[in-house]
Amino acid sequence: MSKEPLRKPTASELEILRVLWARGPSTVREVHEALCEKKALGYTTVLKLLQIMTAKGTVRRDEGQRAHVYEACQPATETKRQLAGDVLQRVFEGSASELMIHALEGRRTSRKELEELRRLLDEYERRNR
Amino acid sequence: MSKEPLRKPTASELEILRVLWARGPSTVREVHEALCEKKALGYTTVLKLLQIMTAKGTVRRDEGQRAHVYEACQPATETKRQLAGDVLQRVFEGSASELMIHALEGRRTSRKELEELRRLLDEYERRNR
DNA sequence: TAATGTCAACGAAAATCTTCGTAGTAGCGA
DNA sequence: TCGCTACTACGAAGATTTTCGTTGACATTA
Repeated sequence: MSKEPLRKPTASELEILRVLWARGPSTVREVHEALCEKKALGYTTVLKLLQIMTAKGTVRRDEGQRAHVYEACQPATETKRQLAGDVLQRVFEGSASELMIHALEGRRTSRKELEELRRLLDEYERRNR
Repeated sequence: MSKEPLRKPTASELEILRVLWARGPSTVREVHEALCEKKALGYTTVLKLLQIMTAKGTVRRDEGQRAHVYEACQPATETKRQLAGDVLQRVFEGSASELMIHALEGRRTSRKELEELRRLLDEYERRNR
């Protein structure tokens, strides 16, 4: 049935995933309400999306209750890693520094965030000794 | 004529832009040949894409010669910044550190690249004093 | 129990993307 | 000039995404 283990989520799918990541397992109504805060979107649109995502294996659902409960199949980290890696390859030819330059450019980055970035580098270096 | 000044290039469009960035102004044939090294793709497919991109304002062309010469409208840096910013917002809610973590994860990063990243942070900090 | 509200399933329209085939034209070489 | 080649223009098919309307099942409540 499902062959492709991982496929890049579309823009709409990502929005839904973000709700599921933030809320944990949720019903269509819950996802719909969360998304509506940002932009108008029909209930059945969200339902359909979740059905498609179920078919694709992006989410799984518990049909125990009348209102099915959906949940992301992969942990957020995994999908984020995939998306970051995708952009890294497709746009920046694998160069993390290039990605970084352009991500930082054209936006303020707080001192706090810069410190955090340094900390990350330290940690990464320590880990991959 | 052109309403939207900037729109995110699609996957195929990005591949073409990368060729134009690398080669500079090029004919359809040149772009086609560059792309063919990676994957099979018809000549008219590339032509059509470039025509569409011209209509969208992504590229402009010089029709002076029989073989039109195409060129990206925006500098590579600008488009890259846009794409990095897009992923930053849509996936990582604007957190550069989050983007960083996931970009570095699941891949080797050379010592050299890490140093470069540190250098970038220094430079960024110096610039935005 | 009848009316009302909630929900999933289905289908389908509209938009966008991707890929070419075909046709027609301009230029060049024999 | 005739035919071949290199190009562009056009249109269109197929795939994918995005968005809902409609229908029928089930549940709650008046």
